[in-house]
Formats: sequence, C-alpha cells, structure tokens
Amino acid sequence: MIKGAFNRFRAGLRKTREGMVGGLQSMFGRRIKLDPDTLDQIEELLISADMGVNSAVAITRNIEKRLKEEGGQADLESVLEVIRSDVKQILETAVPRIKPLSWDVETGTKKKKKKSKDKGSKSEPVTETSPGDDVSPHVIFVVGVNGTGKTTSIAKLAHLLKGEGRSVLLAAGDTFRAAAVEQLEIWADRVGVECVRQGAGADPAAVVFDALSAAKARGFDTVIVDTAGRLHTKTNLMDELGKVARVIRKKTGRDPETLLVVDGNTGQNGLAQARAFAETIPVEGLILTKLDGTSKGGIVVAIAETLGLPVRYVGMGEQLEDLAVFDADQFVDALFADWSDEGAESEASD
RNA sequence: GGUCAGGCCCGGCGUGACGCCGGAGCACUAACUCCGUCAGGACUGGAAAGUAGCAGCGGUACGUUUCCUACGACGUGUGCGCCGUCAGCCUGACCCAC
Repeated sequence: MIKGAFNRFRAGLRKTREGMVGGLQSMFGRRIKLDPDTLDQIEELLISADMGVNSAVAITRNIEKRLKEEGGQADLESVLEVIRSDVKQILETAVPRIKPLSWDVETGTKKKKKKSKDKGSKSEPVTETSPGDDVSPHVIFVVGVNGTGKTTSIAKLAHLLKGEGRSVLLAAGDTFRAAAVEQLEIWADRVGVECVRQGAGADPAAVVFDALSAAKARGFDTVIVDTAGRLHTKTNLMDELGKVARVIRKKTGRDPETLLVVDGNTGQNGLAQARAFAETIPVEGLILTKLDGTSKGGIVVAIAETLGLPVRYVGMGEQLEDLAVFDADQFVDALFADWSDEGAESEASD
C-alpha cells in the first residue's frame, strides 16, 4: 500500500527529478566544488524547478555551508542530502500564514467556534467524524480556477474516502459550466456514491444547503462540495465562494475543510491563486493535480514555503486510483529516488 | 400525490460591487529646437549702456499616469431591497400511496 503510493510519486515526479537531479549531475559530475559560480548554477536550477526564490536561496546557502564544512568540495550525494532535508523541513513545517480578511467579522452566527486544527496527522488529513454520531457531516469544500481538475479530483477523492469506509455524498455546486452537473453525476455513479444536484444556473449555496440537509437526514458522514471554476481575479465570484462557505458553517457549526485544487503545471501563478483564495476563505490545504508529466513539481515547495499551505492530496493520472494522500517523506524520497537507490541512504540521519 | 423549506426563470424599479471606456481634477513631464525671469559667464562699446542667453527658478503646450478624488457611458456566471406576472422549471426534508 505504502509502497504503491511511493511508486506512484516516483513515477509522477520523474520529469521534475530528471530536471533537477539530472541537471546537477550533468553540470558537475560526481564532485562539486565551492565557488560562487557553482552556487549560482545550483540556485538557478532550484528556481527553475519552481521551488520559489526564497527556498532556493535558503537551500543554496545551506549547501554552501556544507561545502565549507567538507573542505570546499563534496560529492553529489551530500549536496543532495542537504537539498532533501531542507525540502522536507519546509514541507513539514508549513503553517497557514494567510487568513481571510474580515472572515470572523461578518459571521452571522456566534456558534461555538470549533477551531480544531490538527495539522500533525499527515496520514489522516481528514478530521474524523465517526459515522454513528449525530454530528454534522464533515464537509470538504473544493475550489479552484478553471481547468485544474476539480471535478475529477472530487471523484478520486470520493473513491479514496469510500475505500476508507466513509459514506460520501457529493454536492453538484458547479451550476455554471455546461454539463458540469451531469459530469459529476456520472462520476458519482461510477464511484458508487450519492449526488445531490439542482438545475444548471442554480445558486450554489442553495445546492449545498440541500446537500447538507440530505446528508443529515440520510446519515452521510462526509460531503464533498464541487464548485464552478473561477479565475481568482474575479472578485464577485470569490465573494460567492465566501457565501457558500458561510452557509456551510451556519448549517454545520464549523468551517468546511477547504481544499484548493492547483494544476501542477501552473508554476508560479499557482502562488497567486493560492493567495487569492486563501484571502477569501480559510483554505486548509491543496490538491495538486496533473503532477504526472510535469517538471514543475517544485511548486509544492514554493507554496508551502511562502503561503504555508500544505499539500494534502496529489493527483497523478487518469484513473480513479490516481490520487494519493500527500506525504512529505515519500515525496522527497521519490524526488531523489534514483540516487538514493545507489546506496548511501544510511547517511540519512533524520 | 400532499405539506414545508429553498433555488432558478420572466418584466420593472431602487441601491451597491466588479469590469471596461470616456472626459475632468490632482500629480508628473520641454537638457535642446516653448514663454517669463535670467546669477555666472559671453558679445558690442572708450565709456555710459545695450544684445543674445546657459544653469536655476516660475509658468504653459505635447504627452504620461501604478496610485488618488469626483463624474458620465456601457457591461455582468455580481450583492442587497422592493414591485409585478404568479405561467413554468429544479432541489431537499417529512408524510401519504404503490
């Protein structure tokens, strides 16, 4: 099971890995010397993998330190080791840094503000609700710009959660795009979960409202809400998201688990998207899609570093099974897989 | 099929939001082929005096504008409120029937 996920990471990240690790190798061979030129090249390489300038600079600085310790010269493995542990650290210490402006101010309800944030558990990102309780269902609110793969990811996610024994209800909140509702229904059918819908052009908040009462009445423990794709620059549409989120909170008494879907090929614009969404609603994490076949896998690092948004799930393929819970360890290992295979992984002290 | 709840659609009004365009104010903008004032210096003159005029300063045109102020036109997967038609469509919960 774990091995399977790891292999999927490994396969999906092939291009990123080849670009980065392969680049290092072809640039320097097995030994790397300490001089400004070399460091510049390394930094550039990291940036071109979309890790973000800040991360790249920080990592490069650590490499420099390491090289000094080793007498101005080191082999490829120890440099990779620095990169690897730095990346891991950035991913694991991600803490949300962006709060929606005036989110708490205009809340109509003064219900108990459940701020149960258990960031620690990576293996179980979904806050748990046991099916038996008459607690409100757990709501996963999926948002993102157009064409990032929201609907598909929802299907995969539903599949994944259903496999964990949860009863999942989908809410067809994309009332805008032609045939989006039908598409979600088809997926629901295929996955084998229920789906609440209304006609095209309906108010998404109304659909969600219906879905929540349906979930309560029929005893579903998890509701996944689809939304229409929207450009993060359209403020009125972002407001609409806020409205839906408020409806969810009012109805369930707590914030939904909001996941932002980002196309793994997007590069730096992903940052802008994440920021815009996070400023409107409390985004908890990301689903990074289409990571197979992209060489920009480093964007994970940039987002974690600058916005503090952790990646929760990763999409890497067409199949229903091609969505994996993101795990920093596996990710990093997969990112450097070919080289750690060549022995010397005993050096990994952490 | 019934009850309740909500949404969408149609016509009209008001008020906001956003986008876009226009013009206005502000701001910025002439090293040089703009104006004024022209230190220094230059030129004419024996001198008195005068001439052209750089930098600086003050204006003005062409132009620019990320931001700022107020306005107008157009637009909207835009919020709120109201009036009308209440014909239609969709969804949820509960009940009844099968």
